[in-house]
Amino acid sequence: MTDAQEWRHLFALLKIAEMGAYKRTAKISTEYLAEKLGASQQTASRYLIELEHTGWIKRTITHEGCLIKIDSAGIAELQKLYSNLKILMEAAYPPSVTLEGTVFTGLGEGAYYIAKDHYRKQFMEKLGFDPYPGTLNLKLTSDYDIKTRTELEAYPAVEVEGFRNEDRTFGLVKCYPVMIGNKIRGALISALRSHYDVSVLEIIAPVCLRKHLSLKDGNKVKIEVLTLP
Amino acid sequence: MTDAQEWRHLFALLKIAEMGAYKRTAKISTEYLAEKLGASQQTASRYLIELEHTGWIKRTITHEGCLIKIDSAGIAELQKLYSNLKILMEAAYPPSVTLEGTVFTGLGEGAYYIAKDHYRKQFMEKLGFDPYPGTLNLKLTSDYDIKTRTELEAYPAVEVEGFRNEDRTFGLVKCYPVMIGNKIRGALISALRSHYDVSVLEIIAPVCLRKHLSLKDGNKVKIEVLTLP
DNA sequence: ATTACTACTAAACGAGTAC
DNA sequence: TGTACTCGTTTAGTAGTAA
Repeated sequence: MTDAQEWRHLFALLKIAEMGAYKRTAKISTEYLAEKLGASQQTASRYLIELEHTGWIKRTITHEGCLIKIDSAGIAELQKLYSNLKILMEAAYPPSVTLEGTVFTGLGEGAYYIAKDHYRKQFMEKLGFDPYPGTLNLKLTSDYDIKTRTELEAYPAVEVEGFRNEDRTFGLVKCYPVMIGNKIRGALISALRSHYDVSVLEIIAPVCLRKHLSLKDGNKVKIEVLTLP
Repeated sequence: MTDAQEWRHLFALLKIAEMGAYKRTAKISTEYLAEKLGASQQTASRYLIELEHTGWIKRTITHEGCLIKIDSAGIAELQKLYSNLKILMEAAYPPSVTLEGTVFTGLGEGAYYIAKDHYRKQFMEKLGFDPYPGTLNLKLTSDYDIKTRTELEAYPAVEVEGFRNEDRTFGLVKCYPVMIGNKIRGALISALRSHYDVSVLEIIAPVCLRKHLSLKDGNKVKIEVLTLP
């Protein structure tokens, strides 16, 4: 995690880069940098010393200013910042969405569907895990969570195809990869013709979530829905 | 100029954006933001208040956290940061390069060449100004300036074609748009078969630079070479 | 011209706590 | 649970100045 200390340095580094020290050497006096930074000459001088110390820049002091070049570590920092921003600006959807719901006991139908081989095979192929034969049911309570869940419907999802056997038709199931309680990877599943309403989440995972997270009816659980790349 | 104060806010804004408040509403508690920021809950709270005050975010406080959405002003800030970085990361050459040289009196040949109609027409077309019939000669002194000028040769330039008349051949001239003394736009010209060496710059501009900048031999002049888009 | 030290001032931070 | 206030502490910033 980038801490507060590093922010100022990253800012200074960016300004230095804009002054031409990115991938080449630039002559930058502390006075000039100070002006660009909106700070004093002394502060600019300190920044350069600190940046040199952290290894983000290489510096040669001459009688008429500093020759500065951003070092590979500094370039890496700027690229990290850039790629973080790029993901944000160019992604159609936010990188993840958090929902919170209350555990409740459903009708046990989930287990029935998940156990169907045709579905199960696809879960293994497309989600990468063999689901525990049961779903964790979560009831969304706040308007915020319900609104967010509704927005989720428009997101790209892993689609598990439906099928029919001798008895009936099984519909398409949309799956959204999730992190449950910041620990376990699973999926939010959403059958197009669900018996539940939009305020209910059904979660599957490779393990029994109730046991692994020691959950009982009424407990609150946070799930982080990961959007697809 | 983004000042130091704004910089912290910009980082907080970036973190908030990464938490999902970019182009949608996210539920972010001050505690959670504090963790991502590497700061205390109190500081995170203050940041949110300040960001709301500057109009970068919209905030609704609920009993279980804040609902936060980055406002158009905040989005604009992030986009500005992104485009600055994008220019840096994706440009083959730095946006500008500064050189410093000492004024000296040349042989007056510059005037002779510039006045040639074939060249002059092209200057007007390609550089957008009718050059004063004379060049300002600058002698580079430091190794840094000479090295930089050498690197410049590899940069894309405006090319002014050569020609021949009844008497002789006039060669190709490469022009680099420059700002002279932070005031006047002109061009650094570089004839492929120059009589001068790499430590000499010849500058043209729409006006007589010696007069406009009150320059005399021995004065130091800074020129900023602008790279082409 | 520069850089950068020391001594001081200003501001950001966070612990405690009210709500 | 949450947010956000006060206030003492810590940290960043600047002026003056030496080299």
